[in-house]
Amino acid sequence: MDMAKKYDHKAVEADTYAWWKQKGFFKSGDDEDKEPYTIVIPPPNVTGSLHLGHAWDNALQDLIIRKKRMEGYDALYLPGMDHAGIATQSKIDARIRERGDDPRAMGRGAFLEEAWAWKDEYAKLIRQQWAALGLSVDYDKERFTLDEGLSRAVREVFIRLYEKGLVYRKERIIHWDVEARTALSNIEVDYEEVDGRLYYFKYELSEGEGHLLIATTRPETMFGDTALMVHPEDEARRPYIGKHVYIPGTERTIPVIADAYVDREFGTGAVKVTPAHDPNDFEVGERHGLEMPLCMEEDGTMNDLAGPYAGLDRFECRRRVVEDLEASGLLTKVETHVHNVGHSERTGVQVEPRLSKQWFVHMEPLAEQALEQSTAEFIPPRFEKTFRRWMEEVQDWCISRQLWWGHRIPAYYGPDDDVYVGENPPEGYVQDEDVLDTWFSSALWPFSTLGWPEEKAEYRRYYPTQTMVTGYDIIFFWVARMIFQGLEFTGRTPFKHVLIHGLIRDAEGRKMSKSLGNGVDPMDIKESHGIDTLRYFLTTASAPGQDLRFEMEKVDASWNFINKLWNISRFTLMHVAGMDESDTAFDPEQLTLSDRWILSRLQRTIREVNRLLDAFEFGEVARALYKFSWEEVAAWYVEIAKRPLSAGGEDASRTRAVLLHVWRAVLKMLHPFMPFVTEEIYQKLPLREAESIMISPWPQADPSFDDQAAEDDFETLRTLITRVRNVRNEYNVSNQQPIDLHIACDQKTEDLLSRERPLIERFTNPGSFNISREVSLDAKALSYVDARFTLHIPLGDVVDLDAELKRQQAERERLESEIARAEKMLANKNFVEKAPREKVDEEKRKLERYQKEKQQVERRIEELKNDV
RNA sequence: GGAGGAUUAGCUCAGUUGGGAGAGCACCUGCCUUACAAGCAGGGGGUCAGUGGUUCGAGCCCACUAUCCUCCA
Repeated sequence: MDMAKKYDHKAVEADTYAWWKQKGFFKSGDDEDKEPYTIVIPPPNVTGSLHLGHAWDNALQDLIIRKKRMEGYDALYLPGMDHAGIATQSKIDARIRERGDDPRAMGRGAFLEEAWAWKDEYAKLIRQQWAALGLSVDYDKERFTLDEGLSRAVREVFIRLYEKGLVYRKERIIHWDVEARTALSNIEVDYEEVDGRLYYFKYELSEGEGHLLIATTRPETMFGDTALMVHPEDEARRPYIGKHVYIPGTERTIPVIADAYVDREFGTGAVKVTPAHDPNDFEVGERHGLEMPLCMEEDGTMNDLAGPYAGLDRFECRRRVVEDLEASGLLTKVETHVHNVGHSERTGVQVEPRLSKQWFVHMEPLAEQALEQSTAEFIPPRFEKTFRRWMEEVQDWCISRQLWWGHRIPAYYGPDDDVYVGENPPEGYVQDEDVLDTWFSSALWPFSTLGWPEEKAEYRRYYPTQTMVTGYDIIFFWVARMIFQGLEFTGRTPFKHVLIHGLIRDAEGRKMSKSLGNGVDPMDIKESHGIDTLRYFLTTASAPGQDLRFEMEKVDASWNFINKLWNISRFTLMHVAGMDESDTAFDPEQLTLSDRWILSRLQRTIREVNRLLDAFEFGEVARALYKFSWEEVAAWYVEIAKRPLSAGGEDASRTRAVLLHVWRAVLKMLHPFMPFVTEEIYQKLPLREAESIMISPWPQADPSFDDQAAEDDFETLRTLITRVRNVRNEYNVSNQQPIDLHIACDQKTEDLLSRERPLIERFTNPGSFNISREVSLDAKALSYVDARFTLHIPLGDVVDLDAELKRQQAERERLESEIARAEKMLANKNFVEKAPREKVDEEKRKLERYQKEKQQVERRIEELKNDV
């Protein structure tokens, strides 16, 4: 068997993916009779390469879909990408600027040509990465958010919402990104605490003496002021109401108005009103019919209203204004002031509240419907609350973006302010220049990718999808929006389950980010440890919904496990190679205790794995498989099997059949976690039931192999052997040196031990091996009491009798406290009456066992005392 | 201010219907044993943040407290 001594991920991963793909194993729809199971990929942005977060997300999806495929579902893992409006456009802008051109000057058409070239480039890169990750995606169904079909879905949704009055266009204060020069929605703004300043300065009356003192964090906006306001119940300032003041440093005057909105506790009690640059001031402006002039350009520089400051950046203007106010004596005070300032999620710049005419989705009826009708089941369930709370408090969604890269809004403007929304604009109407928020199209992803609004066979078969896998950070952005759009346009919740995972963090627990430079490239891990190692680590190192800390030690541990699997496989293959049909049908009557034990344990493992996989408890699945593979198959069954395998004949034939049966099932269960290495090994197995492990049948528990007696008996052997090993280690008795074993037990256990004597001897190397009902021997022996036997090992002078006596006394104490505990429980009427019967019986059995063990220990203590 | 998460072995984390606390890594001892020394055998190590409550029984359910983190306003 040509298997390397160590797991070599590069060799293992070399050609397999191309072969799977070429064979068509990733394709859905091979059999109409199968039940469909759909997962749509959360489409990565075409802005760059995939990071560890993608790898995690995708590994989970691929794990689920591979298992479902093996279980016999018509599995569709639908791939695709997102155009990512702002993010992509700003990257393309940067590239254009780098070569010295002005992206805005080149015109929309030329820019879009550039953008599509960019998209093709990154799509290619992303597909390479999907392949590197081993994703079993159906490439025939790959979609892009700007594809014609998906674009049609976007237009359809916009038009229908408009016709229902759920999309409207209005002037409002929106969040303006001065760098990207576009509007943003509320949730694209991150609030950060900023150490700002609170500036106090005077607005002087235009007639007569006097002034009002105000406090603001943003003095540069004063050029957009159209009023000062005071509280109507503010006695001290009442005389000012109705008078006019100068905007400092200008000849312009504004009225002093009264409005209860003023917070009398904050600042000075007088407030400047800038309706075009503050949402609250905007409302005041509407109430009082104020003018709403903008004092800034779209790029955040001051406009003509700012007079001498025109053309300056807003922050530079602030600095100069403050300087000049101070020089003119109007500035009275500057305080430090910590406050929350919105920053663009994309460009990071401080967001400018700005009056602007934009398109909005009227959310209330859609949210209400989503809250009433959503059947999405979140895992873990607590995220349902996150979704509901956001939906309950949702505000109207600003969906227009001042970009070129995206879905152009199907609204057309004609003469006399006429607006046409639809597919066939009247002659001469001009289309809105803006595009829609990227999330507007992402929200349709689970059905637009399947052909909606046409409801053809594909849509009918694969929609609604089964499972959406994504991070908790985009429940608002994406999951919630898919749910309400899905319900509105398809009448269905777009997925049954929403599996939520956390964020990936670095070893110190910090979020991975470009600015910190602490990101890890999944391709680097592929290079150093292999993609299976990375996938196993990502899918098993955290519980659902919890964050995942990236630690190299854990990656190493994953590699070690795969290396272990590799070597168990290597051993297995050394012996099963060349098996044929005649070897496979092992006769249940001929099975040894060890065979029956490992087969019974396998059934339990299969059941547990299936139960946990259905519950999306992948970490627990891995623990079950890890334990079974390493601690049971490798540590015991393989060691035991070496004898019969080398003996040849019937023994070898039976053993290798059991080994192949067990190990093949384990490989299959591990396949979704580590597809490459399991395929590599599967291909070397004799008697494969399928061309590839990825389409082989998923293991099912076979009750005829359940064997509690075998498990109990084997446990007795294992305890006995471990005891002897323990003595050898504690007393430095090498394996080569024989050691005498005297065992006291009942007839039934004697039968077991006699039958399994060859096995016991092999692992314990006894000098003498005696079994009897009672053992009495000289005191220079060590004794171990177990449920089914008492083991005595005479070691002569090596034994420290005092220490042994102490050890036995401690053991007696332990048993006494156990007995007391069990007796107390059984004496408790409530327990006996209320607890499930099996629990009561279990306690009775335990009590009996402890009492028996205590007797033996006491007997031993007497012997020791007599001798000391 | 509202919501949620975390607090379990030295470190990182599991622990799913409440029924005698687990893993990986690290640590100690002994081994190159013919699948694997990134391995094998054996071992040490925890008042499950604190306080109260519910229960026959609480790491798990409830209340409060403390510390840290995230989201929303």
